Amino acid sequence: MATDSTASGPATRRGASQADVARIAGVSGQTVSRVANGARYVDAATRERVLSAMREVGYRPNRAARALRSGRFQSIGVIAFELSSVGTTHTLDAIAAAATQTGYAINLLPVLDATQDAVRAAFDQLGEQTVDGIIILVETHRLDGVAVPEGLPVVVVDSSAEYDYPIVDNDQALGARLATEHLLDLGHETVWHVAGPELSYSARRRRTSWQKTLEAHGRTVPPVLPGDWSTGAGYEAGLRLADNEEVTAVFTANDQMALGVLRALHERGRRVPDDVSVVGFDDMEEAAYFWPPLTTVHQSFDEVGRGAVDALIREIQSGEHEHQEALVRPRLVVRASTAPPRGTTA
Amino acid sequence: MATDSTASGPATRRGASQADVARIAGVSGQTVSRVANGARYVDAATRERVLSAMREVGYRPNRAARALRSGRFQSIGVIAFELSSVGTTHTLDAIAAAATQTGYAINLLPVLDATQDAVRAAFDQLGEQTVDGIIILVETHRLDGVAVPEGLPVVVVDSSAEYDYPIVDNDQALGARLATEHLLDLGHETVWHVAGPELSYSARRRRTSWQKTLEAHGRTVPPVLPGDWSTGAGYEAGLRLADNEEVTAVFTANDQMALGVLRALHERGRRVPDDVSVVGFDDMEEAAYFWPPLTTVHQSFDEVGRGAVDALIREIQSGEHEHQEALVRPRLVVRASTAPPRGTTA
DNA sequence: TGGCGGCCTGTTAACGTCAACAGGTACAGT
DNA sequence: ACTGTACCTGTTGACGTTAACAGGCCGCCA
Repeated sequence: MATDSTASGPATRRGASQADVARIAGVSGQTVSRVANGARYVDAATRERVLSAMREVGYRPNRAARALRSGRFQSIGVIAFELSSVGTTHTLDAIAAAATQTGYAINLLPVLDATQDAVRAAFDQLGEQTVDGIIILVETHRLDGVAVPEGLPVVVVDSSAEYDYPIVDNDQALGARLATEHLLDLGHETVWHVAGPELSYSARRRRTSWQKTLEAHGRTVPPVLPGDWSTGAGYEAGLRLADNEEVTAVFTANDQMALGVLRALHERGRRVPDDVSVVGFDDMEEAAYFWPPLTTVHQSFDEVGRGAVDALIREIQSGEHEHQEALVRPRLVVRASTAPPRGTTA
Repeated sequence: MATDSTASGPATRRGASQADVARIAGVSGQTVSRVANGARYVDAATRERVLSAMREVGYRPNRAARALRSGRFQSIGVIAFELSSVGTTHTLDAIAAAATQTGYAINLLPVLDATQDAVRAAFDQLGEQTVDGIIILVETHRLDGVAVPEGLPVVVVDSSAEYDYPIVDNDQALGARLATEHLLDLGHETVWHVAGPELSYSARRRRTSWQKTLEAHGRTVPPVLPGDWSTGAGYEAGLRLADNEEVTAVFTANDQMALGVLRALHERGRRVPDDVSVVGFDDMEEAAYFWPPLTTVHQSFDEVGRGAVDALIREIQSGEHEHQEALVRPRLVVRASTAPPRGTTA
């Protein structure tokens, strides 16, 4: 920041301004503005003249000036942590696409570490003064206690019921139920579960839904194997499962951990799906090429991303604070990692 | 855009302005500006007064106004396509981190489809008027013919020599050489290659480097198996390799395709690494848990991201157009998917 | 002693846009 | 003929910031 400008003046090549267009079209700047913003009450001929002048000089409204004047930025902030996770990435992709199509820019606010200070800093630095609204792509437990600027529209992508913002997410509970019931339907006595991190709401939802499904079917609920989304954690859990002869069916809270489970089972000589069936969650691109191809729960991150943008823009434009939950239905993709337990005639 | 605003006026709650701070501190607005921008020649006592006034009212400079006045945005545009690919994601993550730490915001400009019109549209909509410089994360062949606004600093993350911009990237050629030589060192006669898409520069570099390495060692160069980065393509290639008894060593242009190759080899009953050795490229998180754990080339996307941001900011601040290539050295990570060919005493 | 350069601060005028207001004209309804 | 309403356009000023300039003070050197 300690730049004592050698570069002087508003040096940057500036494009044509409203005034330039106005001069060429022989109208006032205000009329150019009206055309640019599609206001009512502009004579068709005038509009044509203005448009052609715009084209002539390659006019594009100056976003900074517009923002300064109107307080609107046509920009959405996305707070994200760990871009590298499968879900976050795909959702961000969809958000970016949807926003762009609606004429909004995307401002990425990365949260460098998980501390709340970091989140606050992200806000402080760019938040309020730059965006019209915010999509929170961070698991919300990380945000506990962080004040989102009052009055700024916010949409959360995380199925936590504990926030007063609109929520868009995949229906974690439904997904977990589909996975669990699939295994039960195949004839397995019960289903073991490798869970996501304790603090993650989505992990929690998957776990409780798995548990409830088992209970609803009158099955015993085996102890949960803890995990943290990582392939390594899946591997650890897999080793423990492999050594337990009773285990015939496993539901893993995401695909990456499922990969670890598969590897552990291979290592221990337990065949999939002959000895053990495995179901994942996410349907990442590679899942179809795991060994064996993974039966998993497909989440439509696209829909979630688009939904989040839509909800946010609605709120920005209406100025009204909604609090609704939009859950996107996942679907089960059956591949080769699941089968009836041994000694069953399917 | 055809919003005829029911929402009226600069409604948005605005924070404290420079003028507010100035009033409290008993100085002129200009002095506040000087403090905010770390200019020289501010008396220590005055600076302290201003800073405390800033804290008192929670002042944060209005970025829009600053941009309007100075033509600088403190913001970097990142043009990206296919966020979901391993490399792009990690690099974007690193870019975002580096930019944030330097006080720059990140403007994501997603390219929805691969057409050049889409890229142009991304620019037109938000590009020039919003950012001080651009990092191109798209494989540049997609950009052929698209005019990047003259005078806007640009850094390309793609090892193509055909552009006149600074380039930061992993050293693809070195990586491919490491992979190939590793297999030769193990005693394999030659190495087969599953390539990335024809149009991708990085894929091309990996391929030619593989070829040159073989030639340098006086080995025959087997025909290239075409691929497109996807696990599916790797699987197809893997099936063909599996049927060829001569194949004992494969270098795959990325890990995802390597996964497909592994699966094909398993299916055909060819054991890895006993019958066939496989090396990947990327070192994605899951690679260590493939079956068997994948020997691969580790790329430091972190370093690339940080390097790109540094180079861009240098150019923004100096105003000078550099054209240098910064290559980050990858390293080989040896795991369990490679071994000496059968009938060798290693 | 005068002059010069380094330090510190304030005043002024824009940057490009749009909301608010202030006209207008044209036409329908009374 | 008068009023009201829909349509169309222009003028003014302000959003919050900083570049350019102007001016002051102080100490040092010739």
